[in-house]
Amino acid sequence: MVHRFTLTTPLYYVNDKPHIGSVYTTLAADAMARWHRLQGDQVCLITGCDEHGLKIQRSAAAAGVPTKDYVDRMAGHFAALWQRIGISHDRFVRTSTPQHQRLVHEFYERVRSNGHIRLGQQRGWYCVACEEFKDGDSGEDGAPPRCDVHDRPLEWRDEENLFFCLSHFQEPIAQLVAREDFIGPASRRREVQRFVEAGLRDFSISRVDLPWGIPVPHQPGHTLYVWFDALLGYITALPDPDGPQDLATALSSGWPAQLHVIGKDILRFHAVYWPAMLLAADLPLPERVFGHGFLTREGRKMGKTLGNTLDPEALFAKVGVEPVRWYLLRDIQFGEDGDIQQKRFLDLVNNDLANTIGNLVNRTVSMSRRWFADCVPPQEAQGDTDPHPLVAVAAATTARVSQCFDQQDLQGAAMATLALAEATNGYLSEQAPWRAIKDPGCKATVAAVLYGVLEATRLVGICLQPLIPDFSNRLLAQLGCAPLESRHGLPPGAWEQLVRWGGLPHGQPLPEASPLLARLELDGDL
RNA sequence: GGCUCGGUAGCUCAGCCGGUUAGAGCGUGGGAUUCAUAACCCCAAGGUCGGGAGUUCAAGUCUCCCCCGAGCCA
Repeated sequence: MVHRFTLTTPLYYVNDKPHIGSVYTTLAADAMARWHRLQGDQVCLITGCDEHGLKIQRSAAAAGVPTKDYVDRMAGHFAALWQRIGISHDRFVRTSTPQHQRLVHEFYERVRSNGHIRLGQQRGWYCVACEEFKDGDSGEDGAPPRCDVHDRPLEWRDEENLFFCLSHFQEPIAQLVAREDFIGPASRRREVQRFVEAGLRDFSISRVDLPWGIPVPHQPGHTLYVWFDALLGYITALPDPDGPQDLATALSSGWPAQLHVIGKDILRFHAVYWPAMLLAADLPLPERVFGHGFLTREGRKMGKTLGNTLDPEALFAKVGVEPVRWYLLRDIQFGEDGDIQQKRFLDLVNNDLANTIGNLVNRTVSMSRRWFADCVPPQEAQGDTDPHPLVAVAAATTARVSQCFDQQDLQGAAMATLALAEATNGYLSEQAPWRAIKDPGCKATVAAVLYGVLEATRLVGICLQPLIPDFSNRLLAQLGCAPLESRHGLPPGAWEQLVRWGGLPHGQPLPEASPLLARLELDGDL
């Protein structure tokens, strides 16, 4: 039976162009999507843009363009970047579309008719950047307090808002967040639990005087506020773009999601508010929410004020996609914060990709070609066929890789794969086929040694596929193997076949060896 | 202020329910080798496991207090 696997990135706020954080989330989600496609799951990777709100309206005004044009342009930046770096998303959803508005209305009506929406008064200091009310006191001189997050003056608001009755869901949400598997990584679960234990309070879901947003049905002048708009994008994204766009269709097209991949800053909204909203609409809940950590650079927080941001466009132009993918996914424990260090970036990419793996492929292919007529060594019909020493290592590796991917442990998967390459290099220098081959009587032994090394290398390439797909396919091509389709997917059971020892055909022609990845050298900064 | 998560070799981190000389990768130093992208392989140095007190035959590993960093809620 075919498993569905729906996973999402956040819908990125198009206030500005994509930053490295969005890239990180998206790369990680892409790797997971590719993993599941290789397992034969019917994957739907959703990404997209959240395009409403006062902040965007103001950014557009500041840029002197109509809001719609502005969000079109920004959404275009995201779509273009994902295209450029080979993100394998199945849907790109935008919250400013008519389909989305219709679905939001349908959802809202369900929640309202279930009695979970009420009218209330919201007054207090408001941060436009956070789009949230704050608890600050005004200063003695009457100056407005400043937002701690954005360090900008708050605005006084006193307005009628609609509220979502989060308080109705105290019990079910408490149980949900207490579950072992709902919130990842485990280190962040307790924080959410405590938040819930403190008592859930209704939250405001509408704003007045906000033309750039989805109007609340039967509530003139009210616009829906971020969460009751943006989160629904995950559902809007689901239906086939050419088919009907109603809630029922959407829900039968891959809901509930198996995994929401998000940054830790919005964990609460995804682990508490969102499930409550779904309960309020009698809809099934996502299976898991994973909040990854933030990136710093050379030990410092990145920010415009510090002037140390990493521009993704420039970064990719400078070093290419694969080094970035590898570095971020292999060096940062997915879930924890991670520090981007230039020296380490170069060391790891060169050591892992160019030296350990790239050179392994290169030397192995060279030897086979040289001594076995440009082919994978033939099957040696020797009586006692002891299992190749690398068989056990390889089996343990693929099992481990599988386990890691299933737990969103991308780093673990990368390290296990790398360890197989290292073991293979070690085995090679132990056997020293370049010495053995000088004795004509040893040719059969050399054939067996090299076959095992080539086969282990093939498995390295396969395991690498979700993490660095192009590199993986180039590796496989060096062995004369077909590329792996992690964008379109494999049939169920295909993976097990692929990783079975002996999959590399004896006598298969090997193309001339050429480096998989040139060592990186960098003069300036990343 | 309450809470959460961290503080282990120069750097990034593993160390499950407490138990032989505290581990890995990178970096550094040395050796070996030539199939290979001056790559690979082997070896070594180096750590009072943030500080203090306690529990225990035995504590990075449990308890308490303190210090530092990141974050959540007020």
